Amino acid sequence: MIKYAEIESENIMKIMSIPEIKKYLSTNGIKPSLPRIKIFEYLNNYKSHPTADEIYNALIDDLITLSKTTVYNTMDLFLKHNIVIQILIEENEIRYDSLTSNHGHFKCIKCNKVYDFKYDLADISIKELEGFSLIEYHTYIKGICKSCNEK
Amino acid sequence: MIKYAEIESENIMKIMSIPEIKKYLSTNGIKPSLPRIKIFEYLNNYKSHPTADEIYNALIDDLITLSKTTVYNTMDLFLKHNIVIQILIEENEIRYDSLTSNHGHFKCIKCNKVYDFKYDLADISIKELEGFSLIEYHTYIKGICKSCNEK
DNA sequence: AATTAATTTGTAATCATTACATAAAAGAAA
DNA sequence: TTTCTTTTATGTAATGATTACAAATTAATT
Ligand SMILES: [Mn+2]
Ligand SMILES: [Mn+2]
Ligand SMILES: [Zn+2]
Ligand SMILES: [Zn+2]
Repeated sequence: MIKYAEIESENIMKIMSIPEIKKYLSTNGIKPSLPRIKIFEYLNNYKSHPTADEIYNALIDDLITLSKTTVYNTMDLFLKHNIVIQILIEENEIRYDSLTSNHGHFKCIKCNKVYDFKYDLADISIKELEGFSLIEYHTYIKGICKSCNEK
Repeated sequence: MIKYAEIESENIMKIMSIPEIKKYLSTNGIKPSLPRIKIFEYLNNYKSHPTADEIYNALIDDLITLSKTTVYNTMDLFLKHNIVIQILIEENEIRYDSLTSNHGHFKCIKCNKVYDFKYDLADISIKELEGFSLIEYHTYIKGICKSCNEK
């Protein structure tokens, strides 16, 4: 029987207001500049697991001086401070996620949407890996989502 | 309790001789040219989950006219005929595996070796994915392997 | 051998990411 | 405020893995 990791109610799953984001960045040692706030807001509140390019295109109309380098720099900074994780599902595309607790991803090959699901490999003991130290866990599935199936 | 997928004894886990590889390629609709045989041999018999570049460098001394394009073309052909799968663990590096049945991967951050372990997500029912059609399953872990831990 | 098809190769193009130098903004000292 | 210093953001160029494409080689067929 698998014990699903509970996603704590106070974590960054939930949508955050600008003041909450400012506080969250500060708490994690990141000075909350405008681009950083907007990038984190997009990442956390839309939960679309975007690529750097998608983040850039989503924000450029609002932050008209934003550069793609800033998006990459910011994501590297967020990664260093462990407030985002990278998601690799397709070759040549790095996606980002502000939900850092262990969970699985499902990518629909029809609509390309990436869904979260509760799942934590850490709860499973794999006998072949005895003596190994496990640091990072990743699980992803490709298929067709419910919504696309119903069409 | 997790039911591990059994890796069948007759499958491509085991090291194959050149005649066996020829037969295996033919059976799967691939004409067994010399580069194709050597590439498959390297992939299957070393089981190191190599990148295209690693395959090229491993074989160039033997197949002195080999081009990197041929490695890529061959991997695409193998993928199309489902005798290899792609493994994504690090950004910007596609690894290949001739073991196509579901299993997990462990990458050691010290020695960079990629280990296989028996694990099949298909055996696990995830309630959040009811109504979804699941096609491909991937599981990987990063950490420190037993051998590096013992040093 | 001549013709045709399949395979392999080398070179150039692509494109996401990174490197790097400069510019702008923010913060501290005076 | 002004000056000095540090941090943040930007633009351009470089990188490097993968792909596109056309030519060359090899294999198969007539
Ligand atoms: Mn997620
Ligand atoms: Mn494997
Ligand atoms: Zn869908
Ligand atoms: Zn190791």
